[in-house]
Amino acid sequence: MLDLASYALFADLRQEQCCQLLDQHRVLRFMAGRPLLHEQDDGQGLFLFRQGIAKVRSIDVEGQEVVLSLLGPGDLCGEMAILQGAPRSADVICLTDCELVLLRAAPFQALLHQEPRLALALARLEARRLQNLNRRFVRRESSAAARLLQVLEDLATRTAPEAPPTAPIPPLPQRELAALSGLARETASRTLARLRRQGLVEQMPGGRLRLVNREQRGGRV
Amino acid sequence: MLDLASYALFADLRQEQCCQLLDQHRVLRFMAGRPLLHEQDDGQGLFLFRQGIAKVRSIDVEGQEVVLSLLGPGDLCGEMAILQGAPRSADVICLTDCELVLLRAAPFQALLHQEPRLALALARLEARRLQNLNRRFVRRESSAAARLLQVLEDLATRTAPEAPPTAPIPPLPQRELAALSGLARETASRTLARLRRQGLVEQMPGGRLRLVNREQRGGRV
DNA sequence: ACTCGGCTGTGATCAAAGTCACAACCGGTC
DNA sequence: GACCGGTTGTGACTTTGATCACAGCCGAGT
Repeated sequence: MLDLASYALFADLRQEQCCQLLDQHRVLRFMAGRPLLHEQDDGQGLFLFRQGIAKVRSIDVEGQEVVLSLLGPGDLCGEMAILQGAPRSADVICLTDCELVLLRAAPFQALLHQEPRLALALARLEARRLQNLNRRFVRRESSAAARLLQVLEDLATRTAPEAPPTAPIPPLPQRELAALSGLARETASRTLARLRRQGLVEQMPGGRLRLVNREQRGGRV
Repeated sequence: MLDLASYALFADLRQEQCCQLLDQHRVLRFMAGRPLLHEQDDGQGLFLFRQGIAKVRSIDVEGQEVVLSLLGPGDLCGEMAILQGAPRSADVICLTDCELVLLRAAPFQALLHQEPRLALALARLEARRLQNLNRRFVRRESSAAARLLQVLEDLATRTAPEAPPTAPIPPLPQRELAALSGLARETASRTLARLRRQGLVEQMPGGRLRLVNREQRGGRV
């Protein structure tokens, strides 16, 4: 039996309610680069991440990709569409190979209406996302280096929620790192080179990057 | 008796539940420039806007103000602290004179736990905020002009939710407009001048600004 | 009427990052 | 091994908006 307990959203539910949610669930696998949800898509369902990381992104008026957030094990997505009955507001694209569980919308919706603890947990989840985005918004103003470091830290903690932010990061092309931090590819390359020279980031075998926690980096840069 | 029906959050509640919420409520007035909530503040309560607009802002590492969102009639704030039991995550500062209703946290919290419709409405509210911020995030990348126009439109609709985005905007100093759009004051001034020359914005008596809807502006910058 | 403080407009300069261009490289595959 | 596409590093130049500086203005207070 699949285990929902590792998802904060379902922590307060009784065993039997979890079963209800798991009715007709499916386990899905996507390869890196695959879109998980499409903007405009109106298929509904709740996606629970078990493995891998993905980006939530939208396309701006000039056709540029803007990355809104990252998702990793323990996260979920698709709840917005269910909540609002509206079509998707953004795309979700896998950055690495992903494994996730798809719950059907109907039982989730039903349970939302009869179990305040679930609805409340969902409200808390959304609030937390909002705060994360707020923080991101604040950092957005700062230098290329700060933005890149922020992204690397985010990648590390999303990949392994319990590990320290110095955990190694899955190998992503610079193009992707640049998109995640909202920089030009060349800028990301140069900045990364500088961070390596400064010893803030190190290259691991297989091209993996790792943040170096030199004296907690003192909030520098 | 105060009327909660104009707040989407409470639309599904029964009369008697509203009364419960209104127990010991207070009506507060703040002058433009006054802080409504302080970051770190841990006093709790739910603030409902009746009049005026305010900005939600945070201060970044370099001491720069970053404006996260605007609040106006029909909006509310303070729900994050109640939801998470955490201290405030941002400041809220009045841009114009404001009138609002302060509900006590306790009855709200109690009702959240027993009325799924309320908890669900709150989740929806947070989701909507998230989407708004997402949109903001996307625009953030664009030019000074686009950002400023965005802010003006936002101000217009927050001031008068039902009015078109071409409604006149309360007179704010350029310093404020600049902060709202994340620009330097001088850049805001120059950009505004250009927009006026292009006929996209017009000056009304009393220094009020108004967006001009020339052929829906065709999404133009 | 005078002054003083905050607001506004605008020029000059500067810095950061975007853009363009290209060379080197790496990992497949034929 | 030769070729190819996608990736990486880096130099040269451009663009945008921030910063500095200052002058004119308006309104409040004395």
